[in-house]
Amino acid sequence: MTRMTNPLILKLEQRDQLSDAEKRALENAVSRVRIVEADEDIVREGDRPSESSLLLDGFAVRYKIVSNGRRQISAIHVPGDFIDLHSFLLKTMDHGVLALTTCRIALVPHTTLEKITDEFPHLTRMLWLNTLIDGAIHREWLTAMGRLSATAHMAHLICELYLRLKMVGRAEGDTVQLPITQAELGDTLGLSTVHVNRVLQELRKEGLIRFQGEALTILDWERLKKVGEFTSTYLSLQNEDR
Amino acid sequence: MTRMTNPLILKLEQRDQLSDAEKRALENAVSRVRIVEADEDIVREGDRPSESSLLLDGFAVRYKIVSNGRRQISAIHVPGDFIDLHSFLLKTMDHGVLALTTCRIALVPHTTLEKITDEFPHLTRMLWLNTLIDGAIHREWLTAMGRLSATAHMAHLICELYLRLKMVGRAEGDTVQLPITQAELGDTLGLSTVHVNRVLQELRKEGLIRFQGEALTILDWERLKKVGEFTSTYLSLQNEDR
DNA sequence: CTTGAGCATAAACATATGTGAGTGCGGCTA
DNA sequence: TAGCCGCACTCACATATGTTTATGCTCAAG
Repeated sequence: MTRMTNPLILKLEQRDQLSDAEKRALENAVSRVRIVEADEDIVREGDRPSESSLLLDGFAVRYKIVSNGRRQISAIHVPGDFIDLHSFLLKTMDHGVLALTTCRIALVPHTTLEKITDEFPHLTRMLWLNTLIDGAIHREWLTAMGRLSATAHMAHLICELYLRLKMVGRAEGDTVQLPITQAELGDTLGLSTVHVNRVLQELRKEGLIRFQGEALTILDWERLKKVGEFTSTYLSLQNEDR
Repeated sequence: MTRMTNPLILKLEQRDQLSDAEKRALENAVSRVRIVEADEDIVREGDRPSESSLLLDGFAVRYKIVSNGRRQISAIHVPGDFIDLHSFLLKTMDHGVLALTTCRIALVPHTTLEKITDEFPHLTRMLWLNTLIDGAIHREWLTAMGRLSATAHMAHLICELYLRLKMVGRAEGDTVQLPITQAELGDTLGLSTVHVNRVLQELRKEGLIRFQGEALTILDWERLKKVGEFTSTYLSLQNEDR
């Protein structure tokens, strides 16, 4: 079980120290592990889960469908992300979560989470923090969507995903595996597939990235950051007493 | 002090019951009350507050400025909102908060919040819930921004603000006081001021709303909801054990 | 009463991004 | 090996929304 919950512990420990008891509590919180195939829903809108899903391996997105059939993706999840920790308190899912690739998922019962909040105040704060960072990412996306050009928005997203993957040990040098289609990127950025294609080509032509197959390589981090007006403070990468 | 923290308690009690001890803990958490004038910052980007601000009266927005000077508003806060509760754990503000009107603000020291998390697990969950609802609102805004037309997006925002104000007792029948300019609405929706004007006129012409001065009246709730594809689940208005 | 600031409104025009309808490639699957 | 499907990519054209500039209202300050 230790190996399995690693990515989350890895993430949390970059923000504050965890005691052995806390790590054990997290590891023991997992009731079972589930595999979800690509293109299957992990949770559906309207569900009232009794367990939260911790993504051990694979990629998943939170999404919502609007009336004309269009889709908006409001979060991209990478290994180590506690996909729907919020359902512990929100109760009813107001959006679905879809597996982009085969996903290995650890399930943590809400009753166990409740016990953690009763017995481990500091660990509770760390889990709370985890959801707060999700919120910070949402705000950042909102800003990028509302006030940046499509190109800048894309650059911003790439910077973020690169750092988040790196943080959980999924970067090999300047490249990460990003198994996400241009249509899915469009649903994330609020753009059409065609425009996503235009924008990616621009970033490539500018020598900022390479993106072949699923391998995304950052060719010029500094300029990419500048184009995307990216600063990483919202990801709370600092280690602090919390 | 009781009267002052009322709007938050009012809000929380619509989601779950609070014990007397919990209410007292909340009331005693306030170290002092501060007045911030309209157009002044309550917190600035980069700040590391040692207290969180609970809005007792007035309107405030969270915002971020991007390079070309444009602004994106990522949250509109109404009385009862815990404006920057997240700074308790996030530590560094990645955005600013601006008072739209004169604001009366209760300050809660982070040390007190820490004590609450140590001693009142259920109250902690309720505060956590509060930040989770902020996150849910962000996701909803993201969807509206990315995939709805400007008109639908505006209708959606109006539905949300109406309900949130009603929830804290700030609606008189079908009308609420909304002291927010069209430029500010633009910064919220990611639109230009000119287009905000067009869109508001359309909603008026359709007989959905009246908006004169600061008084916003809902003329046809059902149709407004439909135009904005609004459903209120994300606001977690249900009372549940949490 | 002026004056001026801030705001809503307007019209003409500009453009970033969307739409629709394809092509072609690589990798499954039969 | 053939056929098909998903996906990246293209082009021509459409349009929602942005930009610029200006007008007139309202209200507070003098």
